[in-house]
Amino acid sequence: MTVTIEDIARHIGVHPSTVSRAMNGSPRVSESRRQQVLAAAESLGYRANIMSRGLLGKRTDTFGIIAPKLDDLHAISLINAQEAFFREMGCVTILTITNCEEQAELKAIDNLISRAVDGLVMNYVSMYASVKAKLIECAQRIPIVRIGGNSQGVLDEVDVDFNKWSCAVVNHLIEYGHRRIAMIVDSIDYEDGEGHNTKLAGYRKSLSLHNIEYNPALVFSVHYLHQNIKHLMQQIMSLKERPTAIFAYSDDLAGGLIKALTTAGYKVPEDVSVVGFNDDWFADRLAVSLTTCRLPANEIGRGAAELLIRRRKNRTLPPVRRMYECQVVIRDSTARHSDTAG
Amino acid sequence: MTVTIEDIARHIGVHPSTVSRAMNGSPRVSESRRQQVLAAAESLGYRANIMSRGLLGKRTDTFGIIAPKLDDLHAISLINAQEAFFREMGCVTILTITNCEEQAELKAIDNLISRAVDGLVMNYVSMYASVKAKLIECAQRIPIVRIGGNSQGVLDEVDVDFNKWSCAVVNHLIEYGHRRIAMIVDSIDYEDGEGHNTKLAGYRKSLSLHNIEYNPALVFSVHYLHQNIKHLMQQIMSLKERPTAIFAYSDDLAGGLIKALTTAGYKVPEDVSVVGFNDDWFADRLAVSLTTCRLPANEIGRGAAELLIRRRKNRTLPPVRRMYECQVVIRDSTARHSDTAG
DNA sequence: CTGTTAGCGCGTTCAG
DNA sequence: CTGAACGCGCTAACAG
Repeated sequence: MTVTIEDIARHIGVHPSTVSRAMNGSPRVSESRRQQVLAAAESLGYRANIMSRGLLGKRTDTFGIIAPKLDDLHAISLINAQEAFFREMGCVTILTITNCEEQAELKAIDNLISRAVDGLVMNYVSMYASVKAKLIECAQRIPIVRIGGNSQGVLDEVDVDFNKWSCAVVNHLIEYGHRRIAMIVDSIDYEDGEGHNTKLAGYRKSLSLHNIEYNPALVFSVHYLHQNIKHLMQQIMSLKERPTAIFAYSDDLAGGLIKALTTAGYKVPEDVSVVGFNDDWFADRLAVSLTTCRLPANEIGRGAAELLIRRRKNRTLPPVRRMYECQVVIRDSTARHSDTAG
Repeated sequence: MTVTIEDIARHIGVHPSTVSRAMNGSPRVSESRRQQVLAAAESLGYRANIMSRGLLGKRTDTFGIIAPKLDDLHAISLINAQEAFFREMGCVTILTITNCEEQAELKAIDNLISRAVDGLVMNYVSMYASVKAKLIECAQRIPIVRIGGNSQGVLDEVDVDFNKWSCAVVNHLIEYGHRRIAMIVDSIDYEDGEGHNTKLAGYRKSLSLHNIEYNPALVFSVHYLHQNIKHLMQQIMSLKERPTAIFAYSDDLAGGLIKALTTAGYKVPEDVSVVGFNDDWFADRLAVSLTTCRLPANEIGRGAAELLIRRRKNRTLPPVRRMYECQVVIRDSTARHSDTAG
């Protein structure tokens, strides 16, 4: 059934270990033997059993990707870029989705390790301290790269300064004359329990820079899995002090919000400006093209995968932390407050 | 480093095989021993090495997903549904993307098998005979489910009648008074070399039903990877006999097309009607909400995964072929031809 | 009920 | 340059 190293050894009348050496490019095999072995392997349709390789602690050319979800374009872009890079390197990807659940994340890490992956990339892990600790512990066994998080130089990391870019987005709104700006945050905010590098922090920073008082009543927390956008929209628009602009933590959410708003008879941006985050590919195709902040998702994902491969080669490199820049993209979903009826 | 079955055996002073039995729920272990073993495993942080399990030909609780691409929402929906189902069953997913390349597909199958997956699902494989043959061969070793393809009762399959639903979409256009209808087909059409179950076949069928002559000059073949939508749009709109409606094989493409059309100054649907296929979630949020055909992507993906798990349980079941129904969804991107300037 | 032995496929010692 | 033997972690058959 399965053709093994032994089959091909028998086929050409040598010992299995000779075959093994030939396949692995050992110098202690005559070139003619090697060719003979390779030919036989080819003709018999031999394919190395990765299980046994893994059992021996050798490379499996398998990488693990842990991601929070698979129903948002930004997460998908990252996975896409990572998978593509691994594939280009001749490697295979094991994908694990965790829904940001602590137990799922912990289990995923163990699981991947027990599958002898050559390394793993953790995409926007949630902020659980247990997960962070486990990652740091496991990083001694296998290469680990994390996206979104700050371990202070312990882990290889790739990140974006959400604080800075979120601030930039809100700056844009304020420059447009808005002062009552609602914000929708993800109830599971990533990493950094102290909240330094979060979109909310950037929002507050921008307000503070412009001497606008922070009003918690304007901040809405949403769990991405259970978001009822229509209800959220109603909550926001029925505030006594109705905001003139809304900053949604993702384009996905912003798109849904615009849809809900227009369905309810509001006009964007005339009645209310809306900004998103990510610049997912549909952002400029929406009914109202979206003002947002462009994250270089492809570069980020690829960068993470690259870092992993690099560390697989050399385990002794000092940890690196690579930051990516973003860009505010102004489109039709925001307008000057003076221009509006507001 | 790694805690093995032997560590826990030594820890409580029994033989490793006893530990193995306890873990696997063998009846030939005293309940007290089992509890003792389980407790020790827990406390030592034991996690079964899946490599060795695989080497023994046992279940690995790992499933392979082979998919053509990861940058189109429909493909992603399928993967999402499959991964979620496998995860619910306590299993892990190995994802392989092939870009519809023959060698990549063949290699992916071998690769997954050498990783001892418990089964694999092939999403919309391309039509290469070699791949089909290999799938049929491998189906004797491990459970395989295919989406989109017809092996005449040899493989487990899940599919949609593209011919039928594509015809329904074109019927809608014709009922709206269109007679010059362009079609954009995927240059890599899935499976079925004879072209029975393709969107193009449905298009031709509808024309034929309405006594409209088929005009090959109205059919444009696009490779999803290299699509230059603007150029394609220009090609179509500069035809001497300009079509009054365009049927694009996917919502993704239709969205891009609408964007290109409006950018170039054309109005949709006034100047030209556009329909897509799939009803991806953004279809009703586009600048012009999209008339399309809704595929139950989630049910399809889940159904495939379910079938796989089912077959893992019982290898002797006769192959099944499960078809899913679609639904034409009429929105704003199509208008009656008599209503337009024509 | 539990210990012993053998072996899954491969890579890496050691001998020759 | 090549063959023989051992072991990765685990399960299954066979003893006791």
